Amino acid sequence: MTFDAIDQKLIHLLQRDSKQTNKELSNKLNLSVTAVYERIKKLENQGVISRYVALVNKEKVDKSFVAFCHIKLTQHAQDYVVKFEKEVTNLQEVLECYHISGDYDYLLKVLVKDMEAFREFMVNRLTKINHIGSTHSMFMINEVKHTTAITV
Amino acid sequence: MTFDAIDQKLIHLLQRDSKQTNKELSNKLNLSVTAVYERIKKLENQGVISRYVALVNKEKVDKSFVAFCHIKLTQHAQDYVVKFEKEVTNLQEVLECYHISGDYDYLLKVLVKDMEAFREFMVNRLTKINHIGSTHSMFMINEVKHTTAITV
DNA sequence: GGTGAAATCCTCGGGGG
DNA sequence: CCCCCGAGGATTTCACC
Repeated sequence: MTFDAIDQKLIHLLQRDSKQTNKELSNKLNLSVTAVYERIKKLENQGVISRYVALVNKEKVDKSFVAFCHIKLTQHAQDYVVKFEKEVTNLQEVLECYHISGDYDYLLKVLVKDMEAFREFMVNRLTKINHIGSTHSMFMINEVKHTTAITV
Repeated sequence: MTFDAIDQKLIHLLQRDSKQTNKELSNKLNLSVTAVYERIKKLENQGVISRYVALVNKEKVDKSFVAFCHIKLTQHAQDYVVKFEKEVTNLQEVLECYHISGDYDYLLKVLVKDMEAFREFMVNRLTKINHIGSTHSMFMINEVKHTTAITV
């Protein structure tokens, strides 16, 4: 899959603001509205653009506490791993979960209201999942950068 | 700031698919198109919905390697910190950067093509920044969960 | 890749509970 | 305050060049 300079710029623009009209995009790209339309449809059909979403300001919905949890499983049999991953996926507080290399098996990004809510999450939700060996949590002090945009 | 059941469902829907028409949303919410329109505008004006973006499939743009880098600074004087944060923000490979508690100062999420590109990034880009003491990298083996949607 | 037109949608004034 | 209707103007979408 290959992208010319126009596609790259189009992807760049849509990753920053997907609400622009094709007309606005056509001006920025020096193309006709239809050409923009067809390029976007192509990117969507190719799966390059997977979806369009609204981003919510977490502070405005009273979710200001971010924690990163390292997790090590006690056992690594296939069915334990599958079960753990399924249950973690079902936790709404867990925004991201990665199987990673290193001393721990998983890295989770957890979003809750405050420290008290995090304590509650750890005690009543996360550690209710079986086969969790050890955990190690770090708290976010400040979000320096957070983008969903990939440079192509 | 408070959200009724309709707002919550609306936020939920827009975080999953922001390309739905107000008509589609009005059906799902049992409201008129205008009511949906006004609720969305209110959420935008309040800053609850901060923006609309297109999400790109990283594999499709040949960026399949994700690494998490812990970084410790050698010094923590205000101007060193500010400078580090500024330079890290300017690195396109760094999608996320958090100032965190614990043994390290920062946690970075880095996206590149492959291990070789990551090595290149570490040697020629990241460690070119001054005042970096130690780093510790973990590689993503599998992305179990990754959502931009917050439950309100 | 462009043009033009139909279908659809966004947007807002006006009005009701 | 929140909702609905209706209409004008903008936008998306597609057949055709």
